[in-house]
Amino acid sequence: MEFTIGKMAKYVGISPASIRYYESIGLLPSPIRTSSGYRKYSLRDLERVRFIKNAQRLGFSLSEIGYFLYLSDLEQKRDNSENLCSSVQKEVRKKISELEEKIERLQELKKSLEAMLEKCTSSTTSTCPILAALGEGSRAETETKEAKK
Amino acid sequence: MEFTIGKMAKYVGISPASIRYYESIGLLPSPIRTSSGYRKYSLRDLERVRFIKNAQRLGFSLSEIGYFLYLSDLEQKRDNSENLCSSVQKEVRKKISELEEKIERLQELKKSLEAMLEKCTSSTTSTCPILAALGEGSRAETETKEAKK
DNA sequence: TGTAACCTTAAAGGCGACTACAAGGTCAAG
DNA sequence: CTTGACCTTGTAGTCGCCTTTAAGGTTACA
Repeated sequence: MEFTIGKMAKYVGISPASIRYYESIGLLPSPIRTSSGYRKYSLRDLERVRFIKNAQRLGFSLSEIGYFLYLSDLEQKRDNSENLCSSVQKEVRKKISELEEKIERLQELKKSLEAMLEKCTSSTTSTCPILAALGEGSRAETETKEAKK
Repeated sequence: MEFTIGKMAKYVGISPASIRYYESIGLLPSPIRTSSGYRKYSLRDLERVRFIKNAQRLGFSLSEIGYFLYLSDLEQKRDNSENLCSSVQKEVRKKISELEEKIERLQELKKSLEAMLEKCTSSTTSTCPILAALGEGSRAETETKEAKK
């Protein structure tokens, strides 16, 4: 089963240009070519691209994905699957805690915005209280410490 | 009370280059200059920059911030503060629902990753189950819809 | 045989929000 | 009067992940 770049792309749901891009940054090996120079991909290649797409959907960057692929390519050669597995786990745990941080931050932002809305609907000031809140500054900084040089 | 660009920057906690950048994209008006060409800022300007920074911390993009500033500049001229306030509220609500979407998405990603970890710690396969899971494909797509253009 | 729909490469563009650099002018202190 | 820390402009570079364009070669089909 062999594919041109266009078919691969369609199967995985990305553009041929993306596939060439993955190749250019080393995520995909240079495939064999037809006599006229067309890239020829195997099912293995298709799966590799699918792997990239899946991992990307899970929030991994291409360089993190590159690390996964590097690890699993290592596995092919010498068998250190124990080591491999723990490296992968470590990476996944790291990503999970990154996600937790992001989630928390976004929840805080949401809370702040909701508080501002609340203020706004319950007020009758002439100026918009949201804009006022946004403008509010740590005005102190202007004259407190920071006598500055 | 007047400031050079460097003092403004220090007070707000950003770089002079950022301030020039804000000016270049129209978020800040061109300030008056000293006889030698130095930018000279007022307290109003300082507050405007502070506004930008605060809004940014709350997750607004510079173009959204530009819209806020446009609205509040309008308020200065003719008084349509009612209209203004509801426009601002609308924007804030939009941002809140964007945040909710993002949060949900990240929580789903987190769940998927946790499920993968779970599988990994409870398995004794030779190949890493996480990598296997990532490689798994919606193989069906290979032949379904997407006649495309 | 014509032509549409592929494929090739290299290079440039785009987003967002800057940062860095070069080459020079100005200002305050010692 | 000299230093060093500011300021000016313009241009280019950064990051991640592509997309677009240009200029051409190949293949499948009617």
